[in-house]
Amino acid sequence: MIIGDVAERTGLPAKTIRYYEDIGLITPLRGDNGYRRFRESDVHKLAFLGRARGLGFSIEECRDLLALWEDRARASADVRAIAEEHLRQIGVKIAELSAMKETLSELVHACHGDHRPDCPILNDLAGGRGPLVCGDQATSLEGVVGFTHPA
Amino acid sequence: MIIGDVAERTGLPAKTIRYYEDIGLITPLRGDNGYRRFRESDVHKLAFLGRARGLGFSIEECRDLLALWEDRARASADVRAIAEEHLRQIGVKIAELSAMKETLSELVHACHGDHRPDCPILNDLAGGRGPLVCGDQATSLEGVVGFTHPA
DNA sequence: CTTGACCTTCCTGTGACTGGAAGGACTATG
DNA sequence: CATAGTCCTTCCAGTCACAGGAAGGTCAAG
Repeated sequence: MIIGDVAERTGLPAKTIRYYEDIGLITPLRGDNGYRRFRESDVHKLAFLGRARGLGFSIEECRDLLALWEDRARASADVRAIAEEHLRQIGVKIAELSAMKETLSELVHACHGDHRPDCPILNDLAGGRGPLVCGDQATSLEGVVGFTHPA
Repeated sequence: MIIGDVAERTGLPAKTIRYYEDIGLITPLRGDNGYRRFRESDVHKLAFLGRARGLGFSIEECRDLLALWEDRARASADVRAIAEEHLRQIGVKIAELSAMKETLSELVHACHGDHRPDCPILNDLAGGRGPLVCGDQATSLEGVVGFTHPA
């Protein structure tokens, strides 16, 4: 089975499959022509990775999960610990996004959205003051959540 | 005002401020010693950027918002359009994360999480099949031992 | 004069790929 | 057999929004 077939079967782009080999998640064989030759076990690993990535697990988490998957003697607690930590991170992100949504939603609602220049959204971003009306101020960005932006 | 003061006042790291100059979001002056010299207007722009980034706007969205902020004749509708689009994207992201959370939460609850190896989480990621009980083997024995984790 | 804190530029690395160029391999057709 | 087209290979660069660090200049205090 060559990479194109595997891509079709797993739904993963060929580029991604090569990348997963690069970083050591899979180790397909090679044919005499230099083409990668995938066993069924490789395809299953890739399908596993596709699902885990689809649930938002990072590559490193996937690596751990894959190792646990291959370890017949693993404790399910180890798997659950990874999943719970990931679940917690998802919760944090949802909370951050919800806070953003709330604030932004209020601002959008307050903005009449017509041809006139007055805009509560910009006023808020400017710190509650009008545009370019520069006086002294002590900015308070202390409370801003350090949000890592999604892809 | 030099970069350290600005960093303290805005809460933005000096690295970030330099980066914002690099990509043309701000254009501070320069002193005789080569140090950046920030006007109040620069500080206000940076505070604006900090808040906009805190609400999850991308750099390019920030660039647009900044341009609108400086345009006294802008229509508030233009600002609202950007905000609404961003709001929509946030909603999509929240929906995706919520779906992940839901699925993962079910799996975590189904997993007893003890020393035993049986794990619904891995079973699900494996596609409903058990671990490594995948049918065939390679026609060649070469590489069967495979799958060594690189550093 | 030395120390140490600050500033400068430049280069590299991050995560998880994606796009593209250059070139070899395979398949089908004339 | 030649050729066209599609697949495969490797390698390099780019993405986004910075962060880390090296090498070196500047400034105020002791």
